[in-house]
Amino acid sequence: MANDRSHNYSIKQLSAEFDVTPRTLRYYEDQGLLSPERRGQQRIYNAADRIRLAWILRGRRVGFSLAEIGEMLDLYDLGDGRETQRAVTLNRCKERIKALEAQREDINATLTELQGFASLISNLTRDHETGKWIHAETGEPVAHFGP
Amino acid sequence: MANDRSHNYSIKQLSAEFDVTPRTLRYYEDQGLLSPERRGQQRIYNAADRIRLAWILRGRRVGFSLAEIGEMLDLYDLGDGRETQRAVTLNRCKERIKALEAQREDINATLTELQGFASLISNLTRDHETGKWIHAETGEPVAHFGP
DNA sequence: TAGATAGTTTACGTTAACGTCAACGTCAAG
DNA sequence: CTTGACGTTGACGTTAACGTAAACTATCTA
Repeated sequence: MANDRSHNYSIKQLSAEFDVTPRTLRYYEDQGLLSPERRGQQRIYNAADRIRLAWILRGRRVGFSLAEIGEMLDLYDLGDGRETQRAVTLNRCKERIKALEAQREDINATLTELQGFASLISNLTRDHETGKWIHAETGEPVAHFGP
Repeated sequence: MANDRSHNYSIKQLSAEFDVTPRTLRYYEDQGLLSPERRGQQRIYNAADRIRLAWILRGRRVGFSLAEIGEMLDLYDLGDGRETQRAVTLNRCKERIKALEAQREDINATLTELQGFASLISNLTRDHETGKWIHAETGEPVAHFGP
């Protein structure tokens, strides 16, 4: 076949692109999350490895452990694709979706509070006479803010 | 004052309610995230402590470190509330908001992929003749799915 | 008075996700 | 040939967030 190397990367290229260390890529390989080919000793990553890595890092950013990420990647490998295995995969998948949706709700709640707090303190000023905090527009006093 | 203890909790009560161990609560206190009163030796948590704990745990669920959570809680303690300090607080607050919004986007992206994958495999079946995976409705073959 | 129960401090153990360092291989350039 | 640049495999170190066990205290109950 003509394009034997449609797009390949060295470990340093890939680690630089995603701003992780080579050590991290080797570690992920150790954990079975990546399995680049070898040219002699050296690891040679292809486009699929690159996409997997992006997946891994995004999973990491949303708080999954490497083990969980590994599981999720495995979901995609139905392999021979037996029926029972497919059902298990689907359930696992739905669990993950539930967890992510719950987490998104947590994020929304936290955002709401932070945004409320931010707008509060940006509308805050000192009363000239009493020295206490008041709302800049309404002039209302702010007793005690906090969670 | 009459209601000296509007609502208080022992360490075991609080830990049971939030499904964490007493050890965890002591650890959070060690890190300065909680500071319940003492009756003699024993810790006695009030309603405010309870709310702080809920905050802490939610922060933990969305992936913040305890140090970051501590910072965020400190944001609420403007204390004497000097002007410069208030500006710093506001900036930190906005940074956190940015980070959370980015994380929410990561979650949305992951959800989209997982949901697409889930619907794919739930619409999947075997072709009677070829034995290959095909779409149950359209009958179209599925070459290779994965990230 | 003696457990039983609930709490305390102190201190060492554990796991995940790498960082860091040492010792070595390999290959093109000077 | 040797000097880098780039890579490799161990192997040990590190940090965060608790777990766990030991030894002790205080209070309530039988």
